Amino acid sequence: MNEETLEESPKSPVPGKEPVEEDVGQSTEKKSSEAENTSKTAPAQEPTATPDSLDTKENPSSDPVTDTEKEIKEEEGDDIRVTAGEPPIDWFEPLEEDDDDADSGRNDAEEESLAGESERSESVPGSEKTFKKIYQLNVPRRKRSHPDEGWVEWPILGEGWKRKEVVRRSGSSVGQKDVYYLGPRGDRVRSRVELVSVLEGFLDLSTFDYKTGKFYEGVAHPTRTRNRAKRKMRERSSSESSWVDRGEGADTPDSHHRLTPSQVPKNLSCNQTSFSSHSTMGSSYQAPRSEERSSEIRIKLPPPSSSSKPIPIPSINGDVMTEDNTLFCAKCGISFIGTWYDKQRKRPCCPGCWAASKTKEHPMIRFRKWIPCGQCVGCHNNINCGQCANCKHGLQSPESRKRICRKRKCICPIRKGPGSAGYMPQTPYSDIPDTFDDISFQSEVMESQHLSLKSSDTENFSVNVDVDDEDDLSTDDDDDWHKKRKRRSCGECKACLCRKDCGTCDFCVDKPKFGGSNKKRQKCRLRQCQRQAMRHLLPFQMGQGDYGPDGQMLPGRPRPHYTYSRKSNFKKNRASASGLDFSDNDDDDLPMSWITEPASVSKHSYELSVRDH
DNA sequence: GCCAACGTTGGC
DNA sequence: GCCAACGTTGGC
Repeated sequence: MNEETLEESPKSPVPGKEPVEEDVGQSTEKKSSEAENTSKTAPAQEPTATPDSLDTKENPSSDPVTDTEKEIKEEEGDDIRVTAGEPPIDWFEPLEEDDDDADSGRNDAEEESLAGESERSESVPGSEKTFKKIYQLNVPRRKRSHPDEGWVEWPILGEGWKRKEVVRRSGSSVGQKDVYYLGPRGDRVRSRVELVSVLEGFLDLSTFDYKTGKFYEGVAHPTRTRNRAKRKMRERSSSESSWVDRGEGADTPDSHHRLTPSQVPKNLSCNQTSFSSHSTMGSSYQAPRSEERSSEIRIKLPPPSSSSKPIPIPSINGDVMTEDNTLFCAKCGISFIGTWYDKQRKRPCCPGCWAASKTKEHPMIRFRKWIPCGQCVGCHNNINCGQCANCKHGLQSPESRKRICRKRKCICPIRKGPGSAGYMPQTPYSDIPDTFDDISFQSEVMESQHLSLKSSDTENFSVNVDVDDEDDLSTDDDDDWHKKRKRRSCGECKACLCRKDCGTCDFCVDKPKFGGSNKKRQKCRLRQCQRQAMRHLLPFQMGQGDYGPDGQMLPGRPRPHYTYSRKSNFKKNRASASGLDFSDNDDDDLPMSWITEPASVSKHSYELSVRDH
């Protein structure tokens, strides 16, 4: 039936030919009334939606049909009741109906709030519950609830094109407007680049303004440049080392809300900021990297006061500081030197409050001291490799802080503090053996990974932030991987190291670059970390349990149990047992379901699979 | 419990 | 700003 309907689309009037506003308005209103009728007359129709039908609906190619369908319905009148033997129109339209129901009568100016509504249903906690309950009366499934909501015909790009604006309702970029386009063949476009690729050969978009959806008249499209220097700052500030002075990247959106940009002078001398900051931080905080001290362009962030003249402030180590690199903690009010900001990087936050807030707000992030275990390969290695970055750095800059050779670095340090046993760092990328066949090393690392990641539940899966006691135990790599979202990748296995998508797995096929609709948004299956990726994301155990046919535990993490809305017994038990205690003790009651052995057999076969690919 | 979907975020 | 993909959710 769907196919039949689909086949009709080419013969049908092309929506794009209609006057845009009129078309949108008509179809919207019509659908609205349809929604009412449908919901009133045949409420039980919705559950008849089958995955197949949904797929068909999801199929990009069905979008034009939707419009066609609307027009047909318009011709037929408002009675949309479904009769036996006819295509269940409900399955086709329910969400659009719902969406449009909500959308009914709205004009373009209201697109934003409309889009916001759909987002709010997901991202605003608290009141959203009520909202959802009401909303769900008409929206049976999220996946059908709003993907097609808010689209406006956009004939400027050609017949059948639609455009949608979405305003972000949460996150650091709240208020930002995103623009999407939907092609007549269902191409969902999220960026100008995608749009260009889709319309390549059909339309010259050199003068097209993606945001406004209009073409310039003889005005060159503004060119963009990337600011690579941003990286360091962002990584630091967004993760553990937010106290590190900001580089050129300070002109990010975040920094704009932070402090008046015009007041942000650059080029503070390295000494001034870095060393005083260091001393101010005290030994319990992660020390800045020497490279950062010496090479980064630092920004003096002005204090909240409007004082224009820097006031000398003695720092702990006796250096004379000026007020212009002194901040006042937005939480406790104390002044401090450096550039610590709160989690959102909007307000100054002293190191103490910063650490405290991290403990409160990021219970999964634990600060531990790093103590070599004395037993692992790294600890037993007494010879500097001379090849790693740390060795090279030491050779190049012997005067600067020395770092231990990466090959000598403990890969399974003991952590100070409660519940520290068994926690290990992940090994930096550069510590990975050059060949994937270095099984002994791999196994050791893998075992350590399994120990460190011994959780079957994402909620129990903590990110360990190691606080070095000794300078020579830290490396840039430690920072690097902490900064990244590493919960799903070890960064070491073949899959992690693979940078090329296979282009054939379902996740690849879903990618816009492979012509997909970007619904799954997952990394290529063959690039999913064999150790830490969710098991269901891995290539060959889709749909399987924890163990393979040989009884070996399969690689990858089991699916986590998110229990925000549906509390599992496990979660309840944990919650009741530990209360709101975010202490490290929860290490002890972590399920061991995926520790066991490194699953060498499965691992090996997995590696073979990846390699073969 | 599994899965598809997608909001969100980090890196570039 | 764009893109990749992570983390979480709702629906089944």
